[in-house]
Amino acid sequence: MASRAKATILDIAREAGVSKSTVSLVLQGSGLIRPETALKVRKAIEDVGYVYNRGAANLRKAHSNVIGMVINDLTNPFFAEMAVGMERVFQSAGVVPFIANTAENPVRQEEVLKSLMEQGVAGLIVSPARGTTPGAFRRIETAGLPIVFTMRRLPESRIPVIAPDNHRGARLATAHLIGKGHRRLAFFGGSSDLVVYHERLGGFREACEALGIASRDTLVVEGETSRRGGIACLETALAMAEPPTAALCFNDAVAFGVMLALRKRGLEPGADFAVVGFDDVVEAQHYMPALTSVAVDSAGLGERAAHVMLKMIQSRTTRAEDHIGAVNLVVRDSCGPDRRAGMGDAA
Amino acid sequence: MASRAKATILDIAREAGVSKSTVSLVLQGSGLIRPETALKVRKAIEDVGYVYNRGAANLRKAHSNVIGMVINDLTNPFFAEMAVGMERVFQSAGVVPFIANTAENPVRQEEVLKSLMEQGVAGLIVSPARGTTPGAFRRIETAGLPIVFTMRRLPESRIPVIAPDNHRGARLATAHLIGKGHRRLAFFGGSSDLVVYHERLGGFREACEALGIASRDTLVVEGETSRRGGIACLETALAMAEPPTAALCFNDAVAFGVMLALRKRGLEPGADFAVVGFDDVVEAQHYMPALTSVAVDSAGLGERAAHVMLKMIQSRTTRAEDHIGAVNLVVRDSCGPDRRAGMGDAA
DNA sequence: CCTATTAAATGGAACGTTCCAATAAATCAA
DNA sequence: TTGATTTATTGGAACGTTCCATTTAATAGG
Repeated sequence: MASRAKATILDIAREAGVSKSTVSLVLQGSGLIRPETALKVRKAIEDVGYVYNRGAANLRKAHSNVIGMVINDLTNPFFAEMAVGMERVFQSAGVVPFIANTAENPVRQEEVLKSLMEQGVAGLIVSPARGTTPGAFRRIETAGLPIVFTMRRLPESRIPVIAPDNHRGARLATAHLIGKGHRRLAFFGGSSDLVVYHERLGGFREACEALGIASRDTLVVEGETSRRGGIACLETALAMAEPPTAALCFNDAVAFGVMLALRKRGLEPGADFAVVGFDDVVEAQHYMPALTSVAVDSAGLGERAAHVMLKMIQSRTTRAEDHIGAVNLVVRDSCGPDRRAGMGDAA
Repeated sequence: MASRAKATILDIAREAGVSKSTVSLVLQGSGLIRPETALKVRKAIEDVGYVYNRGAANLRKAHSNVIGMVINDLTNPFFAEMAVGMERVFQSAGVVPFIANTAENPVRQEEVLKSLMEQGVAGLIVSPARGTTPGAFRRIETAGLPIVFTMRRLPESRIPVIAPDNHRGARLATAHLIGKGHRRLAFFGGSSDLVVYHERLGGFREACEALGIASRDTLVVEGETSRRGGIACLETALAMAEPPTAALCFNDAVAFGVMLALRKRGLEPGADFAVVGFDDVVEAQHYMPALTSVAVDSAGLGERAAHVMLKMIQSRTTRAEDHIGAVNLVVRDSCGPDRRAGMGDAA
């Protein structure tokens, strides 16, 4: 059934008693070959255990059917959710996405991008690693390969971005906290080398300003975007002379860390200290207490990014509009009852 | 800087005033070329914006440096952790892993495997989707491509498997519950079309038998391996005449669901009903209450799988030993205090 | 029956690399 | 100086496809 050396279309041709061109045509589902011939060929393909060599084909055809998906942190469930959204649309377009993880490491990212390009992908969807240098994508751009960024953008780049409305989300969340009666607010986690950070922090600041919170009553603590980072942020904040009573966290992971640290201190999240997260990962609703968070529709963003990519490939362009996804605040228990009256607003 | 059509080694050769062979040699880092020539070539490579065409190269070379990693559920943090372990060892071996998600869908799995093979991967690490037919990997095997299974095995297959000691883990956990004084035990989640399920259930049964729990005092409820499945399992169990007082769950996701459902019923996990999970994902220790779970060292298993794969590729064989990873029970709060005395054992 | 048209199948060149065998240049032994 | 050896470089064939131009076979029109 399986000859040692791998079979090629010539082997199939010999087996089926036709020419290699005919086999090639069958492989591409051309309508030019007689159905009976096609059948004979297909049988031969099965018999010799043929596997198509896309590398050889691409040598002539140029366009492959794989697109690369480069993700900065696979362990963040947020990205997994986004990936699932993308896969849904790619699948129905006959495109196969290959995922590669950079683990937030620009060097690794470089390697991964190189490998993907060498492999001849048709396009790249990237959530850039922190600390990516501005020139990191120059090569890919000049090669004319379509790229779209998701979630994160690079400072000066002209590459299209698919991301949630970070500014608005942060503003909403902050206003909600202020509406609950909090007067000393903190922004926890993230670091200023991320554009997203500035967007979210900007929304936070804007809401404070608009609603009459003096900037000396706000506290900004940078930190890792992980549970650990959240724990550290809370420690820092509580060590202050007049600590905040509520915090907007850079993302849900940070928020989980903050809640953990509160508990460890004997404080109850929600009652003693309000916390709200960002991203609304699935865990958020299952936590104790359930986490109030800014929902960004990760799967939807993934789908959108995939669509944009398909369109770019199809129209062989390297330009596309940015897409800023709608966000909405999902109010749960982690920001507690009103400080004055009762009743929480629904999302 | 970038000519429109993509540059080939011939363009480089022309630019540098050498032959294509020389360029090829430089590309491979051969020591045969004079350093100054190499430098000149490298400059030309930069100038023309060259990107290596691995497809063309593989046409002659046979072995590529990418291996495919096929995962049944990317949203399960467990697999992400495993993936990270693999990446660590592959990176230092100069191998790039491409990850593809099958979303537990055998048809999708088929497509993904096909695509990966066509792409000319050097090997495949697979956690098979539920419902994978026994013959699904025949093609790949006869093609002589190395495969290793992780976590799951197929009923009759000779493909090497890297997995935790499910039987022992379940036995340990069950014995722990019995040691705490529980007499009516349940096994929650999973379904019998998974080999893992039988292994874990087997361990559960063996412990019960060995420690004098009659099988009429045990309850087995199949269900989805997710939070939702866990919720359903608990509902079913509590509807019984003499409900169990403790449960071993198929995995942590199920356990989280069970704890959630307990809370919803006004029962306190740990105090009113003991639950232990399986896998020990990072969330386990952060839950309220913290989840007792069987730690399987996912990253370690990933590393192991990667090592086995590298060895198979290197020795061009398609056979390898199975590896059963050590497990250990991490006791936390979700299985409560002893029903008789106090004091929990440390992990 | 011959020619024009359509349908089906085919040979050969090209794609971008690697690698072998061959050449050219430099160095060494005598 | 000559031949042998080493060091650098090179042309050409091969890898497995696709696609164009061509051939062959079948069908239709008159």
